[in-house]
Amino acid sequence: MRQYHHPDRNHISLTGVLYGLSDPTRLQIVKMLSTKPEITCGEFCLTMSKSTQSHHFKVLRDVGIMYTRLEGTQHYNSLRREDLDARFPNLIESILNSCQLNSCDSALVT
Amino acid sequence: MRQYHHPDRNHISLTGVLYGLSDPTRLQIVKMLSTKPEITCGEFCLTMSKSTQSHHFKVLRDVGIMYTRLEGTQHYNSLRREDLDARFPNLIESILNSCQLNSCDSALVT
DNA sequence: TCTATTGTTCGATTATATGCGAATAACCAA
DNA sequence: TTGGTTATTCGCATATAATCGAACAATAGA
Repeated sequence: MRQYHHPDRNHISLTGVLYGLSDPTRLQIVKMLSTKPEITCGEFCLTMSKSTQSHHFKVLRDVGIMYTRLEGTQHYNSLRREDLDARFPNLIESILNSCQLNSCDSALVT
Repeated sequence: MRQYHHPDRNHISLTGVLYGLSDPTRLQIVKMLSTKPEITCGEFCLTMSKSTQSHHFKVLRDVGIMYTRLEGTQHYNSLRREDLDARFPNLIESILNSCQLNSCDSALVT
């Protein structure tokens, strides 16, 4: 069984989270994650290669933004909303709001 | 007279701002900027070389976070709080709050 | 005009990041 | 056990970022 490293809540850093969200593709992923409890990797329908998508998923996991649960061949991803809100109150909310207001890049999905 | 490029409010991007703040040094600079109306480059008392400091100042100007006003040999820097708040409501506030809560890197200043 | 101060820009180096195709791993179903 | 699905990891190429010392520019003051 494959295992992922998800950092403990206390080890999520502000600069790490900001870095994670500073890439348009990753911001788009997080935006989608905020609309549903869980999304599998394939359901994001991103336009780039699979390996590049995996790279971005890994970054989001490593900085503590995303949690990935394994079930069969599918990987269910979720936003670590509670952990992020506990550590950085209102941060994710304000970013998602700004994202909505200014319409994020939609050329990244099919 | 030297001139800087400060992007128009409408051209400040969310990913650009997040990128600007994803570096510990730049986050520290912005944290300081939030405490005073203006700060000259030297007053930040950063531990790295002058050229590296200038690089970070340039990044902060380019992404629209910082405004630099020239007066004599001094450069007065300020946080573009109004522009940022207008474009991304509560974003800067929540970042600065998180920064306070989790004590940002203080090895960056003397 | 000479010199000190303030801060930037240049050129180079080193380190990170992004991106892809190919190979791999885990699982399921026939 | 064979093949299909889902997603990651590896190896590599290219692009971007961080850092420094040295040179430069603008100004202020003696």
